[in-house]
Amino acid sequence: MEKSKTRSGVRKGAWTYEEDKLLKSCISKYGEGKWHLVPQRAGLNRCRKSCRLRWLNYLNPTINKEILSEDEVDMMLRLHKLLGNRWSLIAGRLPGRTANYVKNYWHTHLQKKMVSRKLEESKEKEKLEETDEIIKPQPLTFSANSPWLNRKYINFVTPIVAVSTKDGTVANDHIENTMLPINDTDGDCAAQPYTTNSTMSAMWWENLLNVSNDKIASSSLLQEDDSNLEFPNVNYSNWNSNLYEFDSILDILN
DNA sequence: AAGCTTCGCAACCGCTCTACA
DNA sequence: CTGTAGAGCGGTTGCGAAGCT
Repeated sequence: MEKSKTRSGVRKGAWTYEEDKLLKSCISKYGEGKWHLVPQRAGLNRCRKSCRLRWLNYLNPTINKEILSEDEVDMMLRLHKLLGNRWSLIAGRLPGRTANYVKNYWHTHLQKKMVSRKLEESKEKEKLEETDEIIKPQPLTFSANSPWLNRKYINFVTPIVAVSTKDGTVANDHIENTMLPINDTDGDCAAQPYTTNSTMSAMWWENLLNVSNDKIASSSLLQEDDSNLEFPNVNYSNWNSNLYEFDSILDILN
C-alpha cells in the first residue's frame, strides 16, 4: 500500500507494526469509543475513522481470523437472504466475524456462486414452464367458524404447491407448518406466523430458515425469484443453533 | 524467469443516523 | 426546529500475493 498523506497531513494507507502497537496500547488503556480522541491519545497521525476501522476489522482480539466453517457460511447465506446487504447485522450473528470480513467474503466467494446459481434456476424455470402449469399458492384465510381456529394453535400439514402436468397427474408437496390463527375485527381470520409467543415465533423462524431446498422453491413463505439460494454440500445436521437467536432476529426486523 | 491476470482483503470514501446544544 | 459533530455503515478502490501463460 502507498504511504500517502491527505492534504491535512493525516497518514493514509497500510498500517505499520508500530502504529498497530500504539493503537492497541491506547485502546487497552482508555477502552473503545471516543474515536475522535484516539489519534491524539495514541500519538497517531491518523484520522479517527482509520483508527476505528483498524481496531474493529483487524486488531480487536475478539476477531476470529480462522476460515469460515460450513455452518457459518450457511448461516451467512440464510441471514443475507433475510437481511440483504446489512453486513453489520449479519456479522452480529456470526461471533468473531466483522462486517467488513462478511462483506468481503460475500463478494469474493458467494456472489459468483449466486449468479451462476440464478442462471441455472432461470433455465430450469423456463424448462418447467414449457411442460407444466404451476398453480400458485394462495394466502391462507379462515372463516370465523373454521374448526381450525378453535384451538390455541394448530400443527398441520398443508399442500404448498400443486403441479398439474400434461399427463393429468397432480404432484403435491407438503411441509409442516405451525400457524397461529389471529381473529380479525371484521370476523375474518388469517393464519399468520407473527406472534407474541416466543416459542411459537422461534418455531416459525426455524421453519423459515430450515425449509429444505426443494420446498423453498415452491413455498409461499418466500416468493422472490432469488429466494432459492441454497448450496450443495452443506451439512445441515451440524447446524449450531447457538449461533443465533430467532427472537433477536425478529427484533432486528421490527 | 518475466510479464500478465485474477483473487482476496485491508483501507478509504461518502453518506446516513443519532445525540445534543 | 435547526445545525453540528461523532459514530457507524455499505460501496468501492487499490495493493500484494498467487496463479497462469
